[in-house]
Amino acid sequence: MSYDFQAVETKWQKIWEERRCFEVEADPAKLKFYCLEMFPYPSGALHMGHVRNYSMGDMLTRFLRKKGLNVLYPMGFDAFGMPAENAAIKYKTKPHEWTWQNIEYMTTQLKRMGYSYDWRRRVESCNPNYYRWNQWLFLQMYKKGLVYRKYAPVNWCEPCGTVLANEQVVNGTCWRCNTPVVKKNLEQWFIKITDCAQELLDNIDSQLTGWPERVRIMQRNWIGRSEGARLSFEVDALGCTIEAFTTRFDTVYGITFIALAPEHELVKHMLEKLPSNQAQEMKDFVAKCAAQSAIERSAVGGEKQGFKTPFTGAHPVTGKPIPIWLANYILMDYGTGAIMGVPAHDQRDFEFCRKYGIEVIPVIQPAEAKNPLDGATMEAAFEDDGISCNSGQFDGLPTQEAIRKMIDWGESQGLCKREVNFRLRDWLISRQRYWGTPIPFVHCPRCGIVPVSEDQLPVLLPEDVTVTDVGRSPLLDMPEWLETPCPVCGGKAQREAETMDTFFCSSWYFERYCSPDAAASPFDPKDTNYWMPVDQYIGGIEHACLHLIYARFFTMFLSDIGLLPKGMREPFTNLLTQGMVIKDGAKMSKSLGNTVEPTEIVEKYGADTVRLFILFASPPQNDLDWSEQGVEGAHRFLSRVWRFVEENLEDLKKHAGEYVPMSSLTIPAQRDFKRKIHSTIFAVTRDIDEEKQFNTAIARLMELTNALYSFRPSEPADFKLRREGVDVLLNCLSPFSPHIAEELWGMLGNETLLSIVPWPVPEQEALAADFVIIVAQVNGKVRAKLTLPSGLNEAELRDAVMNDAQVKEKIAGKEIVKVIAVPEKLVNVVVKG
RNA sequence: GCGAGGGUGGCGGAAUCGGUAGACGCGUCAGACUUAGAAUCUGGUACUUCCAAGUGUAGGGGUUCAAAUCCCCUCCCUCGCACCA
Repeated sequence: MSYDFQAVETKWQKIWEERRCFEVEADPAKLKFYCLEMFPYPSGALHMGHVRNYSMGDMLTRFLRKKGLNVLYPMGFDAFGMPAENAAIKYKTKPHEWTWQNIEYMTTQLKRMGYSYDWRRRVESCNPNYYRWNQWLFLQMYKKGLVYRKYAPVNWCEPCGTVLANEQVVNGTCWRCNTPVVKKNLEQWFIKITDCAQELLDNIDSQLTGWPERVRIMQRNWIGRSEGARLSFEVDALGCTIEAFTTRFDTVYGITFIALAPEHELVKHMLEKLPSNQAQEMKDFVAKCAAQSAIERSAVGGEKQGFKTPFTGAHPVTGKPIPIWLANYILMDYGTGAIMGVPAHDQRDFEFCRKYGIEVIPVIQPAEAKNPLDGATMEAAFEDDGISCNSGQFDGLPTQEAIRKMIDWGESQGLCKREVNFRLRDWLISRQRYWGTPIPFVHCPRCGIVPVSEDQLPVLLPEDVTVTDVGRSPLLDMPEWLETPCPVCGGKAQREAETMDTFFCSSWYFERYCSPDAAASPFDPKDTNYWMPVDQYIGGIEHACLHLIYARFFTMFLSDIGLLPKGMREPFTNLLTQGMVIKDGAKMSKSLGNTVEPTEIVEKYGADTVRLFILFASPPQNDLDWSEQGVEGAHRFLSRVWRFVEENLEDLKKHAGEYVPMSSLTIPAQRDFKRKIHSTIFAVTRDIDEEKQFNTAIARLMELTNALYSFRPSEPADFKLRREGVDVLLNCLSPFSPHIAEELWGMLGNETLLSIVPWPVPEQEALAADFVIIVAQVNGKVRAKLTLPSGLNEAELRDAVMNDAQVKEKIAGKEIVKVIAVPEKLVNVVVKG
């Protein structure tokens, strides 16, 4: 009987399902482990990136289950989003139908891979029983004051026909379609994630120690905390003040201009005060800036453009009038949208001033300067620390001290106020799309924008729609859905037709997995108290500043409103970010046409082979080069395992359970083989559990297989040992390639499923070596290798090596300076002459 | 520019504490089996070299009995951030 992987795999998948092997329940008597993978978008079919992600999770899950943990391992679908709308147009179907078809198909694909999910817990975010809780949670946030509407310049992607959150703008382009985003002034829904900015930052250090350093740094930068002060300039002509934030209050004496973002609200007031020709010029400038793309506006070294207004503001300390400019490099959405311009100590301000001939006044001198800085001749801003000058009573202070003392003084004089600013912005949550969670609000001409009452949830998304034109939500053309009585006054009102960012759905799906059927709340705290937090999360690095920030915010919110325990502030204890799957030097992607379809490769080699290859070819974090030859290698290995068991089946069956302890083995070959078996257990366990280095774990199984083939049994103990070796091999192989392991295990006459057989524990005595190879070095160069009994002390080692013929020859006639002996490892003889 | 992580055979990658560099696999070469092929098996495979020996972990320097590993300098690659005041 040859290795018929198709038959074997379908057989065991059916048995596991029938026997409900992977269904779990919360059980406080058992130690839990929650293994989570980023759930896929149901795009139509699994890709190799999914296969890699889920093969890691399943291997880990199967391993931990065998180690006796109660493991929650669920799967679901992140089912709302744009592609469904595009597909609906292309294939003349409905987003709802297309999505559900894909969900069902991809579920069969996942099952075909043999992943051990508890399928009863499948969650689909487009299912009303899920998204109703999106709406409910949104209302809870609203009640907490975390939801607000704001008219603001927002990121707009034209092809997607919708706004984007800051996190979804990558290098000035849309994260999904790479089109440069433009700014549009719109009134939009926001969630105040900035309320948690400090905690999101603090917890990175205190709680996210199980995350890759890379992701922690990315989040730290994204949140971007800076400490400084806010100061204001009186603008008499307008009867108001301009506020600005600075981290360098020590440079106030160097202010030579004030600059506002072209979108600054004061611009309106200025226009009103200006004669029409001047006003027109200013409007033109503002329009020009608005037309610049985000990339042009925000590129370092990009051309700085300004417009000098006829207004001035009073210097907060000296009272001198300072000219007010509009400048394209001032960002409206950071700080106050206005800055104090200090060209001598800020490179951007410097470039601006040189271009427009504004004065440059140094107020800091480098500590060991030969020639002091001169505002007229300096060629670049001096941004380092130095010694204050031209700063009145603060002259002579080093920068850090100057910052502290000047802010202290400024605060005491009422000139400034300490302030912390974050780069993180509030989360723009609304989307002008159809296929998403309807935002549960109603626009009433009398009562304004009012929430739908909770007992009216869910606000169902109509499923029977025709999407005709990307860019206009069909909801807008459905009066029967749109028109609704106002929840407050009962009068005629209209539903909010915008939907939620799909990242809202993915911010709490892992809690829903804990109680997928909860009907009275998003999840049952009884379940989440047991299962949460997630012990191991696995997914792509691309979510470092998207999903992984939103989900953290949600957890803090859920904890605040008491759905999660007070102390549970972080959802993911350990994070593994897997590398990409590469083929022909580039990431596998449809657009490059270099994809390999999992289904095809599974048909050709089997799921066990694909899983094994994908875990063996590269360490988890690295990119993985797809190689069909590598897949064949993995297949060859599994066939070798199969053949070994099959060819020796009758004999192996005779020795079930007859393990011989190390203590009763005397023949060196037996002792070596026994040691190989147990050191394999030891190393594989450590590689998976501690090192998360699955490729080397597999290498060790290959070594054990090679050892099984070269071990030639002759006497009874040999045969017993061989059976033990096979048992260990199959047991350790089963998390990686579970079907073949299960089949061979059954062929050996076992009744119990290997999937639930405990993971082997190495026999301590079988790990210790009888003999070790001692390297004999002369002056650090290897001259001989001696096989010596294990456990020799330094003196014994030294004697053994010094008496070795080869060593003797090498050191003959030379003066011995020193001999270093490292037990169990080496002896180095240092000689002179 | 700033920040992080890297650079080891033809390739993917091994190498717990500083202690045999190249585990395991791919590829490749030679042989066995075969009418032939496929499959399988055996052996070789860092470089120079007949051997002996020497040289080798991006390059240069240092610490050490001993360095892929620690320190300094240089080069290169990948990733992230990038007018954040």
